Amino acid sequence: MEVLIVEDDPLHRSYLNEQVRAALPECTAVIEATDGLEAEQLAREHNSAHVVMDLQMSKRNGIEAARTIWREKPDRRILFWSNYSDEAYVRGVSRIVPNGAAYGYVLKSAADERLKLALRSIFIENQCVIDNEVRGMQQRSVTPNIGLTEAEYEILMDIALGMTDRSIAQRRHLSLRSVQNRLMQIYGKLDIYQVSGPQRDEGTFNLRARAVTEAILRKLLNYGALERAEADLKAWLSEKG
Amino acid sequence: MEVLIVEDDPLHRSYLNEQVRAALPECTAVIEATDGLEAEQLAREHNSAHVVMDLQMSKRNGIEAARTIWREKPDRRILFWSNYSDEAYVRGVSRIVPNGAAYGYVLKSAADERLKLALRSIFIENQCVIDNEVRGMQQRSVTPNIGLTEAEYEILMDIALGMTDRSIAQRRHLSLRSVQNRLMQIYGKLDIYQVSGPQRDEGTFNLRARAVTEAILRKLLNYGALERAEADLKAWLSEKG
DNA sequence: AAGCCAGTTGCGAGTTCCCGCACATGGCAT
DNA sequence: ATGCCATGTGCGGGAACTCGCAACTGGCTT
Repeated sequence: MEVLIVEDDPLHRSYLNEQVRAALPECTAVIEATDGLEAEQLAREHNSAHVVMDLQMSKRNGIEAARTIWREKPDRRILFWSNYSDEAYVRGVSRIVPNGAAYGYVLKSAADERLKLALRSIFIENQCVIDNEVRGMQQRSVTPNIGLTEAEYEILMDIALGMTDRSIAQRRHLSLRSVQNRLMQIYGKLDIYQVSGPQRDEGTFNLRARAVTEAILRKLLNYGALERAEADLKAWLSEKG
Repeated sequence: MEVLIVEDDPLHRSYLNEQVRAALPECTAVIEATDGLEAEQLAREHNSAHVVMDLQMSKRNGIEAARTIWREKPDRRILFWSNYSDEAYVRGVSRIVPNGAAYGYVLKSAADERLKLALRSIFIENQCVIDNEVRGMQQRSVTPNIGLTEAEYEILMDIALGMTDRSIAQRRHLSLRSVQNRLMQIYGKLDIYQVSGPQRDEGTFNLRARAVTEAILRKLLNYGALERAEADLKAWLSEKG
């Protein structure tokens, strides 16, 4: 068995290496990559290797790397090892994991034992392991009237990218009015109205821009998510002509 | 001499501890804090301690912590040790450093030797040490017609927070029209126009929202900066009634 | 079949935003 | 003093945004 470690921080990388070797004595080789791009390359070369990787990396982040790795070989097992349980990450991961694939999500703050256990569960037992904290977040995010639906999340990204209502309508195949309805729902769920409620300052906030900030402050959106969305948008723009 | 280490990642913290002891044999005590809040407390207790800290922390980030530490004792020496050289960080730091205070900014990717040298330069020689990469960024950011002026940066934050032109005008003591002028300059410097230029898609972008995304993608803005700006805004709102 | 509900769409009004044009103000050099 | 340039301001119009009201769809129950 081979394991591919993807992590840009040298200290964390060597720690991971150590833990992998300790937890998986049956492992014959440990390969290391320092960013997502390198990871994609090495994953191609080591076709049967399992992967454990960080989400936040410079050159190509963990989600993008995982997407291409899974696209080429959907049964590969990947353990995500991240600092945070931001909704942006969790949504990002769960929207790319192939049907039936085994994967894991463990926080860096977890104890050594937890990491080792997760490594064995996923790579040996072929079982999903999601950190409690992450699962809790995921649960909350799908609660009706609180969490955003996938459709709403999509629109949220679009306004975060700075698209107009009209271009969003075009991109998502909706009427202008429907886009605006979705926006109002997003504003409601994000409590944008309430902020200007108590005061007499009905006019202090631009709802559209405020929604984006609110989403970022709540970690629904983050740099990586925007980066990905921007790439998708560019692709769509160019194929539209 | 005492040194206060502030760093939330355990691996990095112990590494820092090691490096400090090696670089500064004259150091009598090394104190450790795991977040900004704890740092402020410990800094008060150890009144003569120098500080070396990370910028990105959960409870209170490095910039906020540094701001209160310096407010209480402006001649304290602080070495910032960060993963990134984002413009948001650099601007954040340089706007809080007291006149004439000695400080440093070293990237985590720097070699051990560089870190040790910086520690000695700042804490012993009382000299500023700014990483080359950081200085380069700083240089670019003040170049006219490319970097944003402090005034423009301020307005950029305001629209990122979702304020309307009118409330910005009120907050910054400008006329509505002046705010809009500033916005146009910001759009220009951020190349917002050019994006929609080549295509016939004159109407695909909402300039205001687009400017925020562009700023985030360029790392002019990040989570920490928004968080701080949001706190400032709340303070302003409440004192306005 | 009748009724209900969520999601979609059109219309219209009031507001905000983007920005060209024109004018005032205030350093700063000639 | 004169001219220049950067910045602040007012006016006005076209576009975009927010959103109440109303009608229409398709899927669901009773």
